Amino acid sequence: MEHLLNHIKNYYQLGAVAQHALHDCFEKIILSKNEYLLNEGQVCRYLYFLEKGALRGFYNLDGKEITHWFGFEKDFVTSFHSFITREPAVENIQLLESSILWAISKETLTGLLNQHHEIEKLVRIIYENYYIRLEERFVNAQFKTAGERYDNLLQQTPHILERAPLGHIASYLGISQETLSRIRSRF
Amino acid sequence: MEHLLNHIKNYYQLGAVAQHALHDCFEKIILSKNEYLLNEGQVCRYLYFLEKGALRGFYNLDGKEITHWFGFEKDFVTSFHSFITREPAVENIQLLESSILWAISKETLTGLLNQHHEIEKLVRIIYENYYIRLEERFVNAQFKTAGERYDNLLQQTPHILERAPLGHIASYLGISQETLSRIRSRF
DNA sequence: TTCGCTTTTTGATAAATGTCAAAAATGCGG
DNA sequence: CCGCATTTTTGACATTTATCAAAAAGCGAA
Repeated sequence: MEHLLNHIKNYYQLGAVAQHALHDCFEKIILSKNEYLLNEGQVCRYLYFLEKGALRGFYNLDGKEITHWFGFEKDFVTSFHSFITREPAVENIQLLESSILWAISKETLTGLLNQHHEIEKLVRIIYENYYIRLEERFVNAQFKTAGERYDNLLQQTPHILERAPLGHIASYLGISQETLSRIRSRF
Repeated sequence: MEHLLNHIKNYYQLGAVAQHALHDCFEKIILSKNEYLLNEGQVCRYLYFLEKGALRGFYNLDGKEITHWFGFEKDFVTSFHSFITREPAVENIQLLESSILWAISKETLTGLLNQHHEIEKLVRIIYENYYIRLEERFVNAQFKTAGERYDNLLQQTPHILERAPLGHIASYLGISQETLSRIRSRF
């Protein structure tokens, strides 16, 4: 829990009251490798903070698993579309490693947002940051070659390479596993 | 201005006080076709609401213009990364049609966000919506073929086809203009 | 250590898309 | 209505990436 409270200071420094309120609303969850945090078709009712571990979001397309994001330490994770709209998720969230997470339900979060302007502000600022991250990924996906995307990964998030199998990383980069393997050997 | 106030009701219904505050903080701007709202290298200090007209965001890559988004009636537009971080923008924003916009500066908006929890909530909710839109575009960009992306455009935002030249649309879809032309003739 | 399973690499080929050049179509200003 | 500039299409070819199949490498459990 200290990890979470400490991390959000990077976005916005809450006062003591809001901080305590937040503290009381998260529940600790421990899951082991390969377990699922969410299955497609379910509504994702929780927002999670990943204290320790790793996971991935993926969906099925023509019988193949498409990993479209990873989560690591200090990431907030959820099936965002489902969490916001309360519609069934199209994706699965699966643990890549045994992990420690903190969960807050949509209803509880909504309550906090209504009661504490500061928490509303915090979340607004976090959204800004996540939006910018997604914009970068979008531009990469649309306008860079496979090799450039891999180089980018090497530079910006090299830890992914050490913690996820190549098959997952390939679809994360939007390329086939064979192509990724060839890019890595650079011939 | 009524357009703006009316539009935001779709996200969150402000009380009278917050609504008046918001009303007083936007400034009307009229620009004609081909003018620039922003040039790359400038810090984008304003958030705009597009009441009437059309525009595009584009940047230069190897001497080519890459249009990566369009704005139309009822869209909020800005160079988001620059607006949030106050760093120089890498993109240009150019009018595709003569347009009516309403502008609010970063400083003024920050003041509104601090003074009115309701406006903070409104903006948080708008961000959620725009985030989900971007997620959809990202998944399209990364995991769909050129033809599928075009079909998607036809279904979801066909107005773009009538209001932007094909060259812009091609880069918006992440394909060359020639390929787009061939997709349209479906051979 | 060895077996069996999973992951990664390699090879051959096919499909999708890009590039360059030029022709055709479009549309605006006079 | 014409002429010119811009936009769109077409053609030939190159490049990138995907696909399918199989071999090699890695790795955990007995």
